[in-house]
Amino acid sequence: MAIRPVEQTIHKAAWLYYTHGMRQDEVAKHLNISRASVAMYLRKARETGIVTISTSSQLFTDGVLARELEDALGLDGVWIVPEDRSALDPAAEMPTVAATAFTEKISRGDRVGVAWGRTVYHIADVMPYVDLQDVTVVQLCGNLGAPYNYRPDQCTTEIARRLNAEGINLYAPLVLSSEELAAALMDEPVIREQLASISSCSLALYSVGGIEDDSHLVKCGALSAAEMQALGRAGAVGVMAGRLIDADGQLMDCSYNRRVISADLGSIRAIPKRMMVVEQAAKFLPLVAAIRGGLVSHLVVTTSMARRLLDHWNTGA
Amino acid sequence: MAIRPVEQTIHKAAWLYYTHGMRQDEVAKHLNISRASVAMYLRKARETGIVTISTSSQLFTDGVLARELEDALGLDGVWIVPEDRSALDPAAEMPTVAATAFTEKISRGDRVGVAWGRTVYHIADVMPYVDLQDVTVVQLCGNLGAPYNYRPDQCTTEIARRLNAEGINLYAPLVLSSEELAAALMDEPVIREQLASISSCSLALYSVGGIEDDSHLVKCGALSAAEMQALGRAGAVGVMAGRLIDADGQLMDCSYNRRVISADLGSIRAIPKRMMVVEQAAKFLPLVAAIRGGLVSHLVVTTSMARRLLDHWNTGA
DNA sequence: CACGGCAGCTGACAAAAGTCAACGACAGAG
DNA sequence: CTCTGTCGTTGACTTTTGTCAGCTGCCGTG
Repeated sequence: MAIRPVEQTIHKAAWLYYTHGMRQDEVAKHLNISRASVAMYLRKARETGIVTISTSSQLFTDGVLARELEDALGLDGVWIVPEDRSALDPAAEMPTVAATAFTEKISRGDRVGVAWGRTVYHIADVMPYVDLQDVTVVQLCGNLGAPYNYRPDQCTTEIARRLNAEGINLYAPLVLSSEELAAALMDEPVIREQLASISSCSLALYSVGGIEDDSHLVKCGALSAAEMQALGRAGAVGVMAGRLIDADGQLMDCSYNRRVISADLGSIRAIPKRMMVVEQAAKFLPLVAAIRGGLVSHLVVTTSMARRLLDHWNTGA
Repeated sequence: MAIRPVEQTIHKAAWLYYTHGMRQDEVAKHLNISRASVAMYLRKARETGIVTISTSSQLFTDGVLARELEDALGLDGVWIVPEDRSALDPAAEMPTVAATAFTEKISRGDRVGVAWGRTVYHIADVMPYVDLQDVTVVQLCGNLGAPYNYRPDQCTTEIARRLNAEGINLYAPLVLSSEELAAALMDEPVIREQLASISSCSLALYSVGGIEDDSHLVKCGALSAAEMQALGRAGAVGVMAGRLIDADGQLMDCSYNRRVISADLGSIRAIPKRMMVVEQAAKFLPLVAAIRGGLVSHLVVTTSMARRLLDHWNTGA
């Protein structure tokens, strides 16, 4: 591997400093370089995952509310991000919590699926640099056009980079203009194989989309506002990995869904750990649908969302 | 869980400092405590595994020699600790490398087996504090009497403590004075179950013992020097988890071995990752035997030992 | 062979973190 | 009610770390 002498020195510096607990000047003396270089190498070591510093996300799974939500909704893990305290901006906090929680759940050799959206991109952005070995990051849904700087392939690529993993992108548009073309493309071996491989993921990360006029699908032109409204009247309540789902979290039977290139919901349900991250309060109904539909096993939400979900389950269902 | 307000504060401080990258004085302001307290909390967080700082052990698996040894002996992982460079005391280095490598191999939910010896105790002593969840550490062999401060149960307990894991000790002597008593004890449900559970470990850590007059078994009186010499003439070359093995790494057929309470070699071979750590050059022959006998999948040795092994395999076998 | 550009290293200074003696709150004993 | 010991906290000081402008030496180019 790294016959690079510099890499070697970075490793040595990191080893002496972090594992042996030497001071930087001692490390410098050992390696016959200046202390300033040691400081620089150590920064590089942290940035490249040679050294990993991780904080337990227990803080957010600790409360009574989290436990109640797990029990009530039958989830395997719940992280609750407080909004009340003057502490920190919750908008900035949630992606960090999600990134930490997600990273904790990954083991070496895992294949992880990543969907797309503002939320997922924010998570990618604060994902810690770690050096997991043999991890593969696969893209769960096709790509969207230009207007966004958080396209599906970028989420995948960035997360793969941070985890020192292989990133596998899905080179296809998310939505095509005809069902025939979509079907034909889905039949292409490259695409077919990649989509088939999704059910062998051990972990997936996604958010859920709404069907309002400002939803991604409308904003990027995949559907017009009018079409979306019509679909809403027909029962659509949210978007999962680019596909419309109804109130029970089942795939809508509509032309749009047949024009989408993306993981099918069955494959997603087959993934053992399905981590859903929801930032906005407005996504309540889509979230409820996704949970009903078995698309969520691990959940990251705000305190208020957690309360709403709990109320809903205790009264409604 | 931790309703302890102090623990909570430690978590928060660690989160803000390590995950958000705040300075200590900023953290202090946020939590309304002094910066000195923050510094103290952070130390505690590191010591208890709330934050984990780990350095990749790649440095030691990188060389050509390590790769050659893997190929030649059919091992799954080799770490080589250099002695030559004026760098560091290799005696102090090897346990650190082993501890790091071992920790990297553990995943949550794993059951790990730990044997005993000076080497294993040194490893326990520098094992990093990490907060793996649902890990169980089981003792692979019975206990020895007083003269040692690195008894099997202490190795197990210490490693369990560092990993925040459950430690399961084997409450039985390593060697009994009659075969009958040993057989009866092995038949006790508690003992039998624990020994049976060993083959479900996913990971084991041990060293190999020699049969010289200064070996543990002789020094603690389990065997007299004369008996050991006789067994050596009969073909014994080393000690694995308290049992004598021959040059092929097979269990010796002798009374002593029938008086030992310990994991049997079959169970050990069934463990997917068997990490062997050898510090002393004198353990060459026992090590060769253990490798031959399929008792090693991951190996931590010095450069010179690695060379000797490679020579031996290229010429001899 | 001289020259510009570039990458990487260093020295010196500024910022941040570690340490510790002393202080204060609190509990239990007299 | 006061005294005393303990524990956790703090401000002030020291040590360690981060940073950055400038230096050095190397390589490709004219």
